[in-house]
Amino acid sequence: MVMTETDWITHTLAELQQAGYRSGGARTAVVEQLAHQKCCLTAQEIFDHLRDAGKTVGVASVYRILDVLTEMELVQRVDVGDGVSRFEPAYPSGDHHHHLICTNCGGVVAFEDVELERAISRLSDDLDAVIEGHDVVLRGLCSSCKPLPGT
Amino acid sequence: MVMTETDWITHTLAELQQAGYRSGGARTAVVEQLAHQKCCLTAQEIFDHLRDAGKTVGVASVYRILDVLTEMELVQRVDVGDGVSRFEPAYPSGDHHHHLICTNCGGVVAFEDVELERAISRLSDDLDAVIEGHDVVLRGLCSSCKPLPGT
DNA sequence: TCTGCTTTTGGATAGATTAAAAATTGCATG
DNA sequence: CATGCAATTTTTAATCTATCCAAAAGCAGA
Repeated sequence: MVMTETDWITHTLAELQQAGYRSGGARTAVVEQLAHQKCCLTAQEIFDHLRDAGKTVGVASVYRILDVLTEMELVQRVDVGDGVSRFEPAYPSGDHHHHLICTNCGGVVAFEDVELERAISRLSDDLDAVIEGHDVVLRGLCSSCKPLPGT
Repeated sequence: MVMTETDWITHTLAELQQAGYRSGGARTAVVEQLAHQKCCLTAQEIFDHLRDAGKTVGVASVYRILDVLTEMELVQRVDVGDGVSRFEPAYPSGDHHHHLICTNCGGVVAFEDVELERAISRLSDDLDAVIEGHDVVLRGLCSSCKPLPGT
């Protein structure tokens, strides 16, 4: 199933309402902004874009909303390690993925791996814990920055 | 091989020197403080402890030094997600582990898993990348906070 | 030991993020 | 459509972290 930008906005706003949240201007604005630029967005970037678009939304609101969305797994937080968190829409259809941060070019590469997920879910037994979520961040050289074989 | 606190201090300072770093008072003080309290330490905690001990070390130095140590993989940064980074000594003897953050009590549980590591190292092929390091953070309920079976 | 050069350090400073309090707005009800 | 309550938002201030710069300290050679 392919979900369009508009679908994601609708879906996200619906989820929020279902969770008991009211529809506030700031929240809608942030959700729309997130949908427009699928790539990893900084909280600050979202704030700037919104202001350029004429919508006055407090910085704190952006952060708070992103926090709620992350909590509900409607967006995914990508922590590159440069001290700034990035956020991107999370599409529901099992689109669970992680990221590789290139230590050379700073790029972010998304990937998913069944083995990895399996290993993690198996851990809940070993640890005698209830695992609710997980994050995996790899650091290294992406395919572009990787030294050529034989060089 | 078991490495004591003192060993770790010696080892770490040696590594630093070998990497071309000079021996400064601040750096030594931070390393010693880290060794003393093995558990996850906040940068602020380190700073406070040092000042209580009479050593005047600038906050900036603490952060700078922690950054260097993390870069050299002599300490491990533990990001609980509460906005504050914690640091703990990394012992070289394959003591590679990750953390489960309890969403209820906020506790940190360390664990290691061969399957997980294997899955990750396999990924370097699939991704056509050179993986230099990785972090895994699980979020959930630790064994103490986990609801009793049948309740 | 003295000198010169480089690294290290500490304070000030700026940016990112969060928390708390005050003001505003949305929603249900009459 | 007005009203009241509660959620939402903004403002403000605090905290965490990284960077800049001048001063101090370490290291090598004379």
